[in-house]
Parts: sequence; C-alpha cells; structure tokens
Amino acid sequence: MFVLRDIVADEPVVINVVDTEDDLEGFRDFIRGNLDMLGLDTETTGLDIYSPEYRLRLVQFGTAHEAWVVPVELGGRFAEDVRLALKGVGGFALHNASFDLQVIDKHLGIPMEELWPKVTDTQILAHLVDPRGREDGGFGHGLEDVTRHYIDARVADEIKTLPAQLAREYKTTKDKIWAIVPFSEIRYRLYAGIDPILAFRLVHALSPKVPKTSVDLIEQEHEIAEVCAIMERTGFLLDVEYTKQLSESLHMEEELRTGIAQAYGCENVNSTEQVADVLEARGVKITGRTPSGKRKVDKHLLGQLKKEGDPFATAVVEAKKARKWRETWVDKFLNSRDANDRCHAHIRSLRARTARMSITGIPAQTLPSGDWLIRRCFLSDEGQVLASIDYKAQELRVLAALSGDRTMREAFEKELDLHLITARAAFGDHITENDPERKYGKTANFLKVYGGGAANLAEQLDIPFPTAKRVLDAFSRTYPGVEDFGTRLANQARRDGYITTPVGRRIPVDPERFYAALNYVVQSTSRDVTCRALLRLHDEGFSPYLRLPIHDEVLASIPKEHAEWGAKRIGEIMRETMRGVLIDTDPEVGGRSWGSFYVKKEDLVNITDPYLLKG
DNA sequence: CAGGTTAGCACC
DNA sequence: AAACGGTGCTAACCTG
Repeated sequence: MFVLRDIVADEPVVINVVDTEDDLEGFRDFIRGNLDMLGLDTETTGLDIYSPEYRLRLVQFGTAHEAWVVPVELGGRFAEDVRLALKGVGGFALHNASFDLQVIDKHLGIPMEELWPKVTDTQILAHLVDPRGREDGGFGHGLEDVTRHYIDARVADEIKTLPAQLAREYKTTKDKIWAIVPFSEIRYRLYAGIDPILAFRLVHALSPKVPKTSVDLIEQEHEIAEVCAIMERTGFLLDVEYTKQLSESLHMEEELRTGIAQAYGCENVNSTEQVADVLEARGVKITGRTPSGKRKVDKHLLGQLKKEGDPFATAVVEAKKARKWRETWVDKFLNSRDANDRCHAHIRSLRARTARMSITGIPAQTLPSGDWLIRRCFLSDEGQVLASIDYKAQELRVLAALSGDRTMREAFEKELDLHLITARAAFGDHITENDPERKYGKTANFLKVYGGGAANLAEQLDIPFPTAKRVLDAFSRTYPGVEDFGTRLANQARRDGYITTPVGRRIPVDPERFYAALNYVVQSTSRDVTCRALLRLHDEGFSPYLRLPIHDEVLASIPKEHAEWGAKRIGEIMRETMRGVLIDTDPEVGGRSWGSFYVKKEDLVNITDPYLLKG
C-alpha cells in the first residue's frame, strides 16, 4: 500500500494507492464508511472511448480529505471491488460525468442508466453558476478552471502543468501520455488521486452559488446530459465504402486544383499571403483588411472573382474546399469509427453562454447543408430509415411567445407568411412571395433575432444601406412588442449585469453589448424547447432511436415499417405550446442515408444511389 | 517544436 | 443612433 500526502486549500489530504490485492481491504473499509456520497473519477488511455485500443486504467474515489486509487487495469479482484463500490455507493460527484460513465459502461460493464440517477456533475453546476467560458470573461468549466477559481489555484497549476511535464520526460505528447505513463509514476498517482477529492469539494463549493432561480434546473440538466450520453453511446452508422470513395475523389479533386494554382505561381493555396500575392500580381486590388491589418482574402472576394471567371481564384476556392471537406469531415469519420463502423459524436448538452448544445467528433451542427455529399456518409441502422424532425421557425416562434407581440403571434396562429408581412410593411402590400423583397423580409427577421443592424443587412443582401434601414424600420413598426421586449431585456441587463430566462437560467450580458440580451433569451429558450423534447422522447422510450440533436432538429433512425408513424409521433412529442404560441414541428421520413434529406428535387431524376432516395 | 492564437469557413 | 447571437475545425502563423 502506497500513501501520498498533499495540501488542498490549506488542508491536508491523503491519497491511498492500491498496489496489491491485500490493499483492497482498506479500500473496502473506506467505501463502507462513505456509502452516501463520494467523488469519482477515472484515468484512461485517452479520449476516444470507442476506439478498439482504448483502455480504462484507474478508478478513483474520494472525500474532501481522502482518496483511493484503484488500478482496474490489473483486472480480477481490482475491477470487481470497484464494480461493487460503484453499485453500493448511493451518490457520486463527478466533473463531466458523461465521459466517465460511458467509460465505466463500456469497460466495466455497468450500464450508465444505473449510475446517472446517483450523479452530481460539477460541470453542470459550474455552468449554472456562470455560463461564460474563460475567453468570454468567465472562469471556464474545465476541472482546472473551476479548481483554480473555486478551490485552490496552486492545485490548478499542478493539474495544468503536469501532463506537459510528464510528456516531456516520457518523450511523448500530452494527448498520448496517459496511455504510456506507468502506474508506478508517483505524479500520476497524485494527479489521479486529487481529482475525486476536487469533485467532492466542488459540489459543496458550487451548490450554494447556483442562483435561486436556477435550482430546479440542476435535476433537469442532469437528465438532459443523460439522454445526450445515450445518443453518444449509440453512435451513428458510417457507410465506410462510400466514405472511403468520397475521400479518394476529394483527394483527386484537390490535387488537380492545386496543380492549376501552382501553375499560376501559388505553391500553397491555404496560405492567404501567397494567394494575395498572386492575386495582386494578376492586377486584383485587395482593399479589405483583417482585424490585424493583413490583406483580406475571403470567400467574398474569391467568390466574386470565381463568378467573373478567374481561373486562378476558381482553382484556389475548389482546392481549399476539397481539402477542407476531406480533412474536416470525411477522413475524420473514417478515423473515429469503432469496430462496428459507428461514429460517436460528443454532445455537450450545456455548452454556450446561452446553454446551447454543441456537438464535436461528428461536428453535426456545421456539416455542409448545400448538398448531400458529406451527409451521405451516415446511415440508419439495418432495416431502418432516418427521420428528421425539426421545429418550424423555432427561434421566431419563441420570440413571438416571449415578446407577446400581437402581429407576430397572430402570424403563427393563422399560419401566415411572417417574412412576407415584414417585406410588405417595408415595400407595400403589392409585394408577393415570389418577389425578391420577401427574402429581404426573411433575412431581416432572422437578423433581428441576432441583434444585427442595417449595415449588416445591407451587406448580407448586397443592397443599399437606406433600403436595409427601411426594412429594419418597418420591422420595428410592425412588431412593436418585440422592440419593447428587447428594450426591457437590455434595461434588465444594464441594471443587473445579467438576464434571467423564463426557466430561471441566469445569463451574464457584457456592458458594451446590452443589445445581445434579446438574442440570448431567444437562443437559450429555443435550446430549452429542444432539450425538453429530448426528455419527453426519452420518457416515451424513443431514446434508443435518437441519433443527434441539431439545434432545432432531432435526427432519428427508426424501423422502416413504422417510419411514417414514428416520425409523426416524435413530431407530436416534440411539439409544445409556449404562452399560447404553438412551437410546431415538421416530421420528415428520409431514406437510409442522412444525405437523402439534402437531394434537390431537380436532381432526383439523376440519382441512382438507393440510399439517397426517401422511404 | 509543442502549444496557443488567428483567420477563414461550415452551420443554426 | 446603432449594435451579428452562438458554435467547431483546420492550416498557417506566432511564441516561449
């Protein structure tokens, strides 16, 4: 038995490291003495839980002053006693429980459904206390961040520097060190032992700081995190054959286009500097500048040149696109798939300042939606088809509900064309849905939710500033309730430094950006609508079929013979009425591939790939 | 030279 | 009076 002593927040802590099966007796005594609540953490070989080489190495339990580190990688009695402890203890404190519970689920065989009800996730608490990341004026939500701010800055510094230090000494990198550092390494033992102590302490440090209005959210956010973790665990089936072919064809496209660009004297199309040099040599005047003063060569400029038929600009645009698509999406899918060809996204159910979710791994929220090429990579399970159920104009409906604006509410109640209403208010009643002005109305409606102004609308639509201003003025006149609502929120933000959303979530607002308060409450409440829907879907037994939540949309894989019924049912469950406004859904049954939702009608006749066809 | 930052592009 | 909200990922660039 190996004992380490350290100091956390001026108090001595003891870390007991189990080396032999005989040491387990002390561990069992410790568990028996703390059956109500313990800090919990795992050490693994890395972050890719579902990769074939992945291993769980250690499991650690702790109170405020004592931790036990058990090397379950030795198997046998070590793993068995940890299993008994996980089943026997009534409550666990973890930081980012989704990760550890999936590890335990997959590698110790305890389903996370068994553990989630016992969990207090200190990352969730930290977000409810202050949702801002570090780069955003907050303290951040990582274990190091919250330890620094709420527990002990010295301990945080050790957590921060140790991985790099070990990586140097063991001649590897930070992300690979956890697979190779030997269990005998004392600093590894210390690092492992401190974490459950911190998790335990964080529950007590953070709980009293959760705003009173947000206390009810604690339980809900844990349930949402669980449903998201279930989707992660399920994964999304990858069409490996198709994805490999796509990777190759993108690679060829890139080589071809790069060759053309090189013929114009540009060695590296990804270097903005080089592209700018060649463009200027070709007589192009680059007037735009980036914030740091460099020449701005962006999509706007290159797109314009491409439109004018410039062969160099075209080659650059296409080469960059092919490379980006291959590296960011396609190859990543192939590299991250598990032994069953499934990709496991990481869904952060409580991410943005507004609590909006984010998805990494399969960055599902940022996949190209202009065509089906990339999304074609993902499939429903065998015998199933995909269904996409999204909310109709979710954020605008939420805006109508929260602001109570009469015209906007009426528009949704009577299923009128809101974008046309805005357009007509600006340009007259003769405007029809086929006029380009309707698009101005539509863009203005969305931009208003984002807090944008006339200059921006003008740029986005490529119209004169006065015209843009006219549309926004019309918006203000037409929906006075929205204007009032925005003003009230901005005043609240100015007075308190934060706003409180209808569910009681506290969102800080920066003093120089009070106008953003409206967007925050709309974005946050829309997120809550989708998350509440996930909880209801879980309660109704649909979670095994869910694949991903994407802002205002839920993607599901459902048995083919019940697809129509299932999609409709999911749509019904997701729908809700908010202050009298129906937040309606639009269920759609696709084919086997995700791409089937993105095939344009006019291209349908040329499609021979059965997975791209619906039904 | 690892690791952080910037610029650009993808989405809602 | 005006104000573009939120995210992830990559290569290139910068820095200690």
